[in-house]
Amino acid sequence: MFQIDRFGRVPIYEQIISQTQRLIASGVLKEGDQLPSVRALSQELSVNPNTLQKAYSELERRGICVSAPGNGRFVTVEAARIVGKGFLERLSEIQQISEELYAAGVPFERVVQTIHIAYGKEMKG
Amino acid sequence: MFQIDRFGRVPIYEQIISQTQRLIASGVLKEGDQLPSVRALSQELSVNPNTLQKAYSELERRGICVSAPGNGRFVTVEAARIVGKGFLERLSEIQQISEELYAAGVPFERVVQTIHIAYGKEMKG
DNA sequence: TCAAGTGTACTATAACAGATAGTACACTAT
DNA sequence: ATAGTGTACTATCTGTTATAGTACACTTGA
Repeated sequence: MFQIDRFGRVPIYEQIISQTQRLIASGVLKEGDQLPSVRALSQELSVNPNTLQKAYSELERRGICVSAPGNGRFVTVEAARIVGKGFLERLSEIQQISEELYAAGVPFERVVQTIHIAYGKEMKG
Repeated sequence: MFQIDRFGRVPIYEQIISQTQRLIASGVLKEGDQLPSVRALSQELSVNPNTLQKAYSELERRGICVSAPGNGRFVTVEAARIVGKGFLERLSEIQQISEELYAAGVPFERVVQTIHIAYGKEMKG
């Protein structure tokens, strides 16, 4: 369910956060679903439980999941809505990169083509 | 000429690297231009000379600039070509983010609009 | 010639974030 | 009761980044 990159610059706990959010955004995880326990996931990923606790605490702080001590940790009702709001930040990332490509002389159509591919559409021509 | 963010995750020396490349990609720095000396730039930015040396060494390793000991450090002839090749990586970044936005239900047109803005074009409608 | 400015090399240290190890306790379902 | 949850805490290890300080070689130009 989760895939960890131990060599990149992004810390493990942030990878857990963003991957969880992505699973919710894409509908794989829905409201009421139980998240893997810190102990189980720590074994599966060979990661320290504290690291996962850190990730889950942050997700909880954001209102994306809630803990039921002794029971488990579950996706909230508002999770999808909250995660959805993050798209504005990602759009600004795209804008920033596009500005650099523009400055470097990469044609407009070349960038749009990339979006087409991501959205699984065919290019005309 | 350079702008340093001391709080982000990206180390200073990498900021110098990418900003130098951006200046070359956008044509501000051209073949034969002299780069600021490690000492001068270290004063201007309040950064340790070693940090800048590290950045410049990497730029040199990439063939983007060359050092003339006792004289200075200059942009190479191939710099623009080498830097230009980096656009493929940035396009794949855009593609990756777009795939997430697609999964999250953000409409295609919304992403393309962002590219329009970056390229300084007006949206039809 | 010599001073000033360039690049280069090296060691040592400080500072910080990330991750781990280990332990302990409270809660809940069965 | 037992096993599985979450939670809290301290201590430690590690790697990266950045700094400090010093020394040396080279080139330019007054």
